[in-house]
Amino acid sequence: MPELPEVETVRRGLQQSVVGRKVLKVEVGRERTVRRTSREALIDGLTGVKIISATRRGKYLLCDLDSGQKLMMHLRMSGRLIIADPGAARPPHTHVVMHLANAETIESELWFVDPRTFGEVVVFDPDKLKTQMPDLAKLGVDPLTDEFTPEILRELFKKRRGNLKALLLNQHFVAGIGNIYADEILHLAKLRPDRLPDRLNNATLTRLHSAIVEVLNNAVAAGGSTLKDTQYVDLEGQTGSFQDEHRVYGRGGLPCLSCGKGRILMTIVAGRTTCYCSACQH
DNA sequence: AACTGTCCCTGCAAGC
DNA sequence: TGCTTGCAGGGACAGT
Repeated sequence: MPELPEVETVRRGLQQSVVGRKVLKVEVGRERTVRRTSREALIDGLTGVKIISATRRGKYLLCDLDSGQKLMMHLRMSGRLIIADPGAARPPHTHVVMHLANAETIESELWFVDPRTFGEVVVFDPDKLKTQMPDLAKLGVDPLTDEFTPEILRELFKKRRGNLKALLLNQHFVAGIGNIYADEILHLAKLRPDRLPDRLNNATLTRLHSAIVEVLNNAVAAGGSTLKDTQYVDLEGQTGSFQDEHRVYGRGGLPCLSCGKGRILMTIVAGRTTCYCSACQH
């Protein structure tokens, strides 16, 4: 399921294959995907418009349009963006299709495919960010920007009461971490997911900060994680390889790859399946 | 204000 | 084999 590294991989694909292209035509299949506005609003907002950038905030993909509006795409649980040849056979659950052109002839199609339909696509007015996109406006710091420092992390911890796993999953706190990377980060930082943040000393806080940056950067470098039960692929249909580097996620009951002493426990923390080492995480 | 639990939806796997 | 059940999970929302 797409978290920051997968979304960043998709963003890089958009940069390559979509930025600079003009949208000549838009098809919206299932209306649920455009539920924030409407089928008409998406078609009106994109038709004849050029895509001039591809950026990311947490798990949100954002494109500047030459109309002055912005395109937001969120993959949520099962969304995929695929670049395809015009007229190519579409997979089931292809809910939005944008026909893209370099000049005046259509040269590719961008498909938004999403079996579980949690994902969404919307064109919005950046001046109305707070009212139209309150979730986006409230996002916390993106951990792959210079803004994200151990000091910021310390400040954020001051006003929080939940456990470390809940905090990492909270998008208002740090944006982009989901269940897989929360577990991997806490394991690398040697911290128990149910531990409370109030008594972390500076060294521990720095360790957690480094683990967040390291795990996410390594996962981006590997093109994200493709799991057995998900169909995450990048824009070109390629799988990621970070799943081969997972040390705790999906390894419940197996020995710890890091300390060799503990076994990986699988429990529920913050309402989510959580894997951590019984020996090396404190 | 900040936290917890429930819901949305589909595909897949396990169990009968 | 073929059904049912449970699980996966990001974020909105309601309730505390």
